[in-house]
Amino acid sequence: MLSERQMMILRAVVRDFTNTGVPVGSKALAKQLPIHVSSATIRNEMAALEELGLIKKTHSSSGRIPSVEGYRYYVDHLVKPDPLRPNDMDVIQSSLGGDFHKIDEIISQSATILSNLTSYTAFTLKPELKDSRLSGFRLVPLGKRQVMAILVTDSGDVENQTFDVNESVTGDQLEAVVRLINDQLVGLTLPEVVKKLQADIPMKIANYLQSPQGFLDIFGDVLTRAAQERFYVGGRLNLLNFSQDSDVDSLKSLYSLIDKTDDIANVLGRPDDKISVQIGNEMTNDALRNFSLITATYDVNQHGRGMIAILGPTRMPYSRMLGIVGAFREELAKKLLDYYRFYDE
Amino acid sequence: MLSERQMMILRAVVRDFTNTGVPVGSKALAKQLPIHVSSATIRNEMAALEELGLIKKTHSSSGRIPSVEGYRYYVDHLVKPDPLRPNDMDVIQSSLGGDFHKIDEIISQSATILSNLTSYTAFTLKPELKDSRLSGFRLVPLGKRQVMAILVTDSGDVENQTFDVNESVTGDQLEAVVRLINDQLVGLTLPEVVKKLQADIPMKIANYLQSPQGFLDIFGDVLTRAAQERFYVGGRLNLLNFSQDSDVDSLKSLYSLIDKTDDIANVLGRPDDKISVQIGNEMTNDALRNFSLITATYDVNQHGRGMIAILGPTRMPYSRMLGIVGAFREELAKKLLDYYRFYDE
DNA sequence: TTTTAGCACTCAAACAATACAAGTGCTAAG
DNA sequence: CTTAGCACTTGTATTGTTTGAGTGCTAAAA
Repeated sequence: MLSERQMMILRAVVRDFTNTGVPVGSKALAKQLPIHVSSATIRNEMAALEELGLIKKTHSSSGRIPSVEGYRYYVDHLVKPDPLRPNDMDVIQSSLGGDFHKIDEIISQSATILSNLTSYTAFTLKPELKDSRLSGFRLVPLGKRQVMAILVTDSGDVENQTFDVNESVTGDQLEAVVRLINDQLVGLTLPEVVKKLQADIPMKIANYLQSPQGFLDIFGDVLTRAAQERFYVGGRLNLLNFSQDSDVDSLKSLYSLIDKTDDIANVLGRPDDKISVQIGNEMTNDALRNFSLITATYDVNQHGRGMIAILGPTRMPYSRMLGIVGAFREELAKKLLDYYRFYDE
Repeated sequence: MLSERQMMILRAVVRDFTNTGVPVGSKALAKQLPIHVSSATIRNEMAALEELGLIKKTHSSSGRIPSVEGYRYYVDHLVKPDPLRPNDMDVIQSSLGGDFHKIDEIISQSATILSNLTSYTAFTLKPELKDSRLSGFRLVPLGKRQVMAILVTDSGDVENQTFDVNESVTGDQLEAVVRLINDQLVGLTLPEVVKKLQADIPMKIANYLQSPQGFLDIFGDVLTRAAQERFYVGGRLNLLNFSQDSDVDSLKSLYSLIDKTDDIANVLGRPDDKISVQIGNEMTNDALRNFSLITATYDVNQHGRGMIAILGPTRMPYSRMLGIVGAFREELAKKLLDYYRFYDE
């Protein structure tokens, strides 16, 4: 259990260090703190905090910087989200103010806004209806040899893909295939569809197409794309700002990470009401060692819940970031509710 | 006009420097060259080459490196494309060997292959039928409130977009709009379509929809996407390898550049039979100062011509790269001809 | 018991001095 | 025209020095 004064010092160390990036020493603290004590006293307290593992030195005679545990304590007990700057609120409202014709535009735009506000990298995920089901499948002939496959789920996700077919395939055959899919698979959850697709569907399709494999590839492809949650990413390039000592390899693995849907889903975790902060190596992924991730859900009632997140250096101004994330999730939820209200009835 | 010996020296300087990255001095050259002359002689020749602006020193007593003009001379007169390594040919053939269901897959895969072979960044552009025309437009209702707009051009490009509509819009209205578009716009070139879209179409559509703006936005959006050439990019991350002194700003502008279709189209230029090399500041764009770009067209007869390109450091092994690009464009053309042959009749 | 002044000590960063290696241009002789 | 020889230039690496910020510890003051 920390004393009041220790808390005050820890808070000041984190604040100072996240602002300046320079290890903070006892004298600077003594000058800055509201209480009047000498630097020697501060030193004693800092030694105690170091003993507890909350702060550490970069070398034997340097000032202190927070350890991961120190950030953790700060985030859990000491920080208070900053109120949003008026200007930031203007940015949010004007960027979300326009007319949108699809959910995805709003969500994708949100990632951009968040990255602009923070100058970090932002992720957004649209509201998810869990266990979404296949609600429709179409094959639309587009020309002599092109066909578009469209798959719709009951959560409103649409995936499509065009492909070329041999002219020997007739419209009747295509229709038969569509009918088969719709009869057999509509209403099932996507994992169930995948299962059936590996089991009895191929044989049935073989009745209508000589070489069903090509078609099955396409359908499977569209299906897996639909089954994946898709994150939007904003401010990718901002990661470059924090590549300390220009370590190309870790940058590369970082970028590979954020472009792999599965991996990033893993890191972000599941929706959960709180705003949560993961710091440095609290995330198992090694590429994220020097980063922190703030995730939050937003709630659009019966339309489900989505997520937003920002990824920045461990040394980020948490109070400001928490303020931004907190405010943004509310604005986004409002916007989406407006949107649904307009299109739903 | 250079003497034989000067050419030999220039060639050796470029070879050596592109291999090692170290400025090359007279002694090293004397040892390496097939003729037997002393380093002093080489020095005299190098002084002459420097006088001509083909090579330069990094500081007053350093070895020489090629200037942009030196690379230019080398590329124009001295280089001979390396024959492809057997292993590289295997990579190409196996990567292009699979079954593809659309042109874009082949082209996109090509960018990946090229970037793997070279460990640089690669661009590919599919064969273009110039002046492509609008050949069809569809609106496909997907559910209660979702509609997909699909636009097809006679060059086989397909663009689509889903959007949400208010339920007050009826299927009849949509059909009327589709008929209008197809009657008035099909057969025109895309620029003509754009023009008409700004002129008389909005009024006509207003007969069927109360608020045509939303629809016009969507259509316009899909249209401009279709009108743009779309490049595929492979090996984006490889750019990180050449960010000398980790200059974050120039990296950022580089990445912004390659993600802007218009800009990159500008840099790559127009199709042209030769394999062409642009070196360093021969490209007007400042972000490319330390890069070279090798572009080539490939030709698929009546199906038009496309482009491939690789972007790497000015200091790249040109002979090997020219070999790869030359071989790859042939393999790609073959693959595409096969593809068209299969799907065309 | 807590706080504080004082002091010796540590370390990174900046700077200067030095030596070294690689390379150059120039001159004079072959 | 070529070459050996030599004085000269410059980047790099190494080493030592100084400076300043910061620390821990001790002993006295509160």
